[in-house]
Amino acid sequence: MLDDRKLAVLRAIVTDYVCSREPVGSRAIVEKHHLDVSPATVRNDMALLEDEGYITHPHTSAGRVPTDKGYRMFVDRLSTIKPLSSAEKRAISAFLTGAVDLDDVISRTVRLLAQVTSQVAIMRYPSTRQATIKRVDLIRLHDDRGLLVLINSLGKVSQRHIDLAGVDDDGLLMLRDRFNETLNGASPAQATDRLERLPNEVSPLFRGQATSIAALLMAMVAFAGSDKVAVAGLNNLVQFAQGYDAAIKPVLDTIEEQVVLLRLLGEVTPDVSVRIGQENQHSNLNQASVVATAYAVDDHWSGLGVVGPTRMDYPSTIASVQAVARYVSHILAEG
Amino acid sequence: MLDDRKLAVLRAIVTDYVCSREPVGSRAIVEKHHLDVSPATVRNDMALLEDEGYITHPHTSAGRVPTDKGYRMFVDRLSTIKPLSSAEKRAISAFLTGAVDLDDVISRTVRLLAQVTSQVAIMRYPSTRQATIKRVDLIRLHDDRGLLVLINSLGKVSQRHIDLAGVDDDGLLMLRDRFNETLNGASPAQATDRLERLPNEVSPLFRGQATSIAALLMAMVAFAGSDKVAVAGLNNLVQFAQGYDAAIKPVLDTIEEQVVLLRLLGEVTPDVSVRIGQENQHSNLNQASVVATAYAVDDHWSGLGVVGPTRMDYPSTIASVQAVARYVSHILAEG
DNA sequence: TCTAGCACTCACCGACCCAGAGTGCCAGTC
DNA sequence: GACTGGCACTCTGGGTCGGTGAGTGCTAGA
Repeated sequence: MLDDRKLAVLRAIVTDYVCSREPVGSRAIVEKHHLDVSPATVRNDMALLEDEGYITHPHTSAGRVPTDKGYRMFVDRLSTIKPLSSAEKRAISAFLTGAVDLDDVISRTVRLLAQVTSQVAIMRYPSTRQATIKRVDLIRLHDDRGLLVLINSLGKVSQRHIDLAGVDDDGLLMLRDRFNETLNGASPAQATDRLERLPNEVSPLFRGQATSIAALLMAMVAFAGSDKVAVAGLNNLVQFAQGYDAAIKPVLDTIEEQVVLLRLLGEVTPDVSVRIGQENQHSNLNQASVVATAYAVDDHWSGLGVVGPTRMDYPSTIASVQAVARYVSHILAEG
Repeated sequence: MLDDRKLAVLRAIVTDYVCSREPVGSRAIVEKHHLDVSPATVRNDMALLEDEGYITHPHTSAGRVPTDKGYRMFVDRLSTIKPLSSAEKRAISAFLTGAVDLDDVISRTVRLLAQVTSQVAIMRYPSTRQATIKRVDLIRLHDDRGLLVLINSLGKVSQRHIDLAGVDDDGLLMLRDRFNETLNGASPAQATDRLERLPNEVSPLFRGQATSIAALLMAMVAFAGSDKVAVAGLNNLVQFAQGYDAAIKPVLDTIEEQVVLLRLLGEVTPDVSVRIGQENQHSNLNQASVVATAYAVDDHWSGLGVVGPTRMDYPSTIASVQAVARYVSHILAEG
C-alpha cells in the first residue's frame, strides 16, 4: 500500500517540516530530495498519504504537515539514529565526570541534556528502594532541636528535623548506636520490620523518643526518594511556542506540577521511548512529544528524557537521550 | 510642582493600568476615581506628568501608561501596603509548618510565594558561613567507593563521593573520629585552619587519605551552600508575556542561568526592595520588576522574592513577600 | 485655575483586491 | 498502469482604503 516512494515522500515531508517549520509543498520535495518524478506524481502520493492519515494540510492551498501518525511512522520505520560526533561524546563525558555527589550528577546531567538537545530536559531522581541503610545519625543542633540523618548505600542522604526535649547527650549517643546496630545493612523492608520492634527493646526511659524516631525513619525509608524531578532548559520552551504562546502554558503547568512527569518517567524502559502528541495520556502534553529512557543506578532503573514540540528532530534527540543515559549510568556505576 | 491632584491622577493611572492592562484615558479616570474635575483638567495634569517623565503614551490617540519612574513614585509615595487577610496568614503558616527539613522548608516557601503572588518566586538557600560544624561522617558505600558527609549547625547536610582505596574499616573509623574531634563546633575559618594542620598529625599510613579528605572538607566548608536558588511558579510567566512572547525569553534565560538571581538575592536587606524595569542592572530584566527581601536564618540573612512584569500589583506583592519572609524566618528559628 | 468645545491624530477594523503558492483533476504519453 | 504537463481552483498573506472611535492638545471663556 505504501511503496518506497511514498515513504520517501513522507520522510521528506517530516525532515523538511522539522527544519523549516513551514508546510512543505510537492515541488520543494522533488527539488530538494532528488526524487526523479514530477511534482504531480508527488501530489498523488501525498493525497494517498493524507487519506491514510499520515499527513494533513492546514488549508487547501498550503503544503503538507505531518500528523502524529506521520511522525510515528517516521520514528518507527523511516529514521536512523544519528550517532553523536566524537566531540559531543567527549563533551558529555568531561562534563559529567566533574560531578562531586549524586545531586551534582543529576543537576549536571539534566543541564547537559537540555543543552545538547535544545529542549526541556527532565530527570527523575534514582529510586532508593533497592538501597540498603548505611548509617543513621542523630545530632543535636541547638538546645532541643535535633537532626536525624539517614544515609543509604546509593550515597543518598536524607534528613528530618526532630525534637530532642528530655534527651541528654548520653541518651542521644545510646539511641544513635542502637538504631545503627539495628539498621546497618538493612533493606527497606527489613528496616521497617526491625523499626517496629525496636522501641519495645530500649529502656522505658527513652521509649517515647525511640518511638518517634522509629516512625520518622520508617517514613524516610518508605519515601523512595524518587518522587522528585530535576528540570532544565526551560528557556528552550520559547522556540517551542514559536509566536503562539498558548501552546507553552499547558507544558509549563505540567512541569510545575511534577506529578505527571513522575508518572511519565516511571514508565520508561532501557529502550528509548517516544510519545508523540496525542499518544501522551495527559492532555497538557497533546501538543508535545516526550523522548525518554531509563538510566541505571546499581541494579535499578530511573527515567530521564526531554519534552519538546512534536515537530522535533527525532533522530538527533533520540541519539542524545540515549547517549546521556548511558554516560550517566556509567558515571553512577563507577562513582 | 506635583500637587495632590496630580499625584492622585498618577495613582489612578497606575492602579487602573495594572488591573486592565490597557492605556488609561482622562475620562475613565474622572469617572472611576471621583475626582471632581473635568477630563480636560486631568488632561492638563497628564501632560505635565508626561513632561516630568512619570507617564507616557504609546501613540497620540492612546491613553497613558506609567513609566518606570511613574511606578517608582507610586511605590515610594502613593501606595500603602495591603495587609494580608487572616485566611491568607493562616494558609501560609499551615503550609510552612508541615515542612520536614531545611530543603523542604525552602521548596514549600518558594511554591507558596509563587502561588500567593501569581508570579515567579525565587529563594536563595541560606548561607552556611555562620554555621558551625556538627558532624563529619565517612562511610563505605561499596568496595572502594565512599561518601564523606558534613553536617552543620543549620541542619544542612553536604556530601562528596570519595575514593577509599587502601583504607580498611579500622582506618576508616580512626579517620572519622579524628576529623570529628578536630572539627566539632568549628566555624568555617577555624575549620580551614585546623584542616591544614591535621594531615601532618595522623599516622603516615593514612596521611595520603587524610590529606585528600581534608582538601574535600575545606572545599565543602568554603562553599557556603548559598549559591543555589529555588524557583517556582514559572507557569505564571505566561501571563507576563500576554500574547507577546519575546518578553519572556530574557527572563527565562536569566532564571536558567541562576547567577544573576544569586547576585540579585545577595543584595537584599530586611526591608523589602523593589527594582523596577530599567533599575535592574541586568538588561534581561529591563522589562521586569523584582520585589525581594531577606529572611533570617539564625544570625544570618538570605534573600527571597518574586520576579514579574513591571505592570504588577506592587502593594499586594510587597505585602506577600514581606509576610512570607517573616513566616519562614520564624519557622527556621524554631525548627 | 478650571472647563467646554473643537479640531486633530492615530490605532483598529472590516472590506477589498492581488499575487503567489499549492492543490486536484484530467487528458495525454510512455 | 504509472507518470506527467497543463490548467482551473482555492486559499493565505500582504497591501490599500475609508470609516469609526477613543483620546489628545489647544484655545477661548467662565
